[in-house]
Amino acid sequence: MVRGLERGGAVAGSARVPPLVAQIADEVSDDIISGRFKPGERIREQDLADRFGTSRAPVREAIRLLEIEGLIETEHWRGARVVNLSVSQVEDLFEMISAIFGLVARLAARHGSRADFERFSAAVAEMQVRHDEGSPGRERVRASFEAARVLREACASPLAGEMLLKLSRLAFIHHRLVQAADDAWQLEALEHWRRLAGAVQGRSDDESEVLARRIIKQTEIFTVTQLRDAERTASAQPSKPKPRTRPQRTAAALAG
Amino acid sequence: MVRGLERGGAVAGSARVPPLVAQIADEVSDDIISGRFKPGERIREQDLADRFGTSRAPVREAIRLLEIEGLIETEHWRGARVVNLSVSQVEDLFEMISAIFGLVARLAARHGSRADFERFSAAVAEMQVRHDEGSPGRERVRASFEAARVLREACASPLAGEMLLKLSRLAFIHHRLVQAADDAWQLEALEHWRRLAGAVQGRSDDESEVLARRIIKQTEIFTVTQLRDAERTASAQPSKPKPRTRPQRTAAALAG
DNA sequence: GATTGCAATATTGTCGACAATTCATCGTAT
DNA sequence: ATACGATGAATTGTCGACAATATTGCAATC
Repeated sequence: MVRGLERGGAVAGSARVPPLVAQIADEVSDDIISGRFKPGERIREQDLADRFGTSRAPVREAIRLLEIEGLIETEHWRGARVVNLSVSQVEDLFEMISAIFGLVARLAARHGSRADFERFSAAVAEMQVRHDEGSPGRERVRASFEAARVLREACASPLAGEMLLKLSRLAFIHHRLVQAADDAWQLEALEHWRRLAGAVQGRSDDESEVLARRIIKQTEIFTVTQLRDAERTASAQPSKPKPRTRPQRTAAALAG
Repeated sequence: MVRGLERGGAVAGSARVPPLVAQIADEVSDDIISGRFKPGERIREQDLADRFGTSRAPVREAIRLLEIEGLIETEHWRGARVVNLSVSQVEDLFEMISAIFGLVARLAARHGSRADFERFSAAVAEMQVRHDEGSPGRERVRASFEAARVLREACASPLAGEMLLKLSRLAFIHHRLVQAADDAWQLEALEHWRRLAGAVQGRSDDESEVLARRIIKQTEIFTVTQLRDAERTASAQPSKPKPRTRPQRTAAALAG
């Protein structure tokens, strides 16, 4: 299971919520992030209520929480679905992530403590080890998440950190980086992270921002390429003549 | 009434919601933004249910929506409150707004159409007229909101636009810019906006970002100064010996 | 007199049932 | 055969009542 890739309780920690609601939200959140619920997939209240042995009331609360997280979107009398971004929306999303991750790196370089720098270097070193060992993709992704987490904490901006995490999750569910990233790609990423660690440690904020944005850019190119490929193969061989998925949601509401 | 300062239906437009829930969310949203509900004030479900003549169910949904908007935060078995940021949290918030508004200005300079530029110049001109006429503060703020709205639309990034609007609302409820901004302050702001219009129209994206961030910085200084003053006078003459407001929420959850 | 434990109250959390609405299907008319 | 409208099934929205929990006030104790 990929459970725990990004701290089991993604929701429970943010605002104290009733145990039932927290459990439902956490498990469904894991289902979405780990890909068991796919983008665009419909989520029925009664199904979740049956699965957790509760009434629909706490399920509805949990769905609202996941909407806050940005993982789900609901529509009037049409129910909830896992967010499903178009390619241009994903590009928009990455532009945003780039700006915020750049800010986080800049702030970390400016405000980070010696201990923060050491933890960050250790996290990057861990990424290197995972790569050299040939660890499974899941482990390597977990290591990179840990590095990002350290950076978020070092930047001393809870708001920027939370937003970055939220948007990163949103981007994460739209690619299969875990399975599909080849060795050359990962070596390039490692090089970026190493240089970022150096820049942050040297307190050069401009350089940190540039390097951070470069990491995001690399991931964006990977993701968009993958999405375009998937789109092409999907349209070339339409398995279902009647497309169950509707036209493409406007989803300007995903800003939450 | 300040109602309509920022487009009556702040919530209803984002995602289609049931009419009852939309009405409740919109009205409460107006109450918060216009200051009838003050930061930190508690919001009881039954009160709202009585006020709108419904049961508590739609009220709960509305509260979740407002939590998505970031105007309200709830705690386990403790209910909902209007967000109440500390000074350092407000500073954090402005850092974020600065980054995003800078991005929006940059994107607007890059992607804006001729028509966008004209609407933006017109909006800035309207600000000037409002100032020269000595219009009430409400009208002048409305004009500046309009200018910001045009810029958000011109940047062609729905995500950045939505986030900026959300964070701006959050900042707005923490100052009394409408009443307290003096003439010198407004002249300086006007100058910034004018120069920003020129930069955007000239498609100089770097300059646009710098000028946009300068506008935010000016507002940040105003807001923080005002908050610090209020804090000092409040602690100097504590009207209530038993402070009803609790220690200061952690509110890392306001990232939503 | 201050503090701690307990009880009463207020408020939110959860439940099951019913109403409102949408979507899919089927029948009918053109 | 196709287009249009009614009908029924599936799903979400709303309701009122009850359960669980936090807060408040009081009393007993140190």
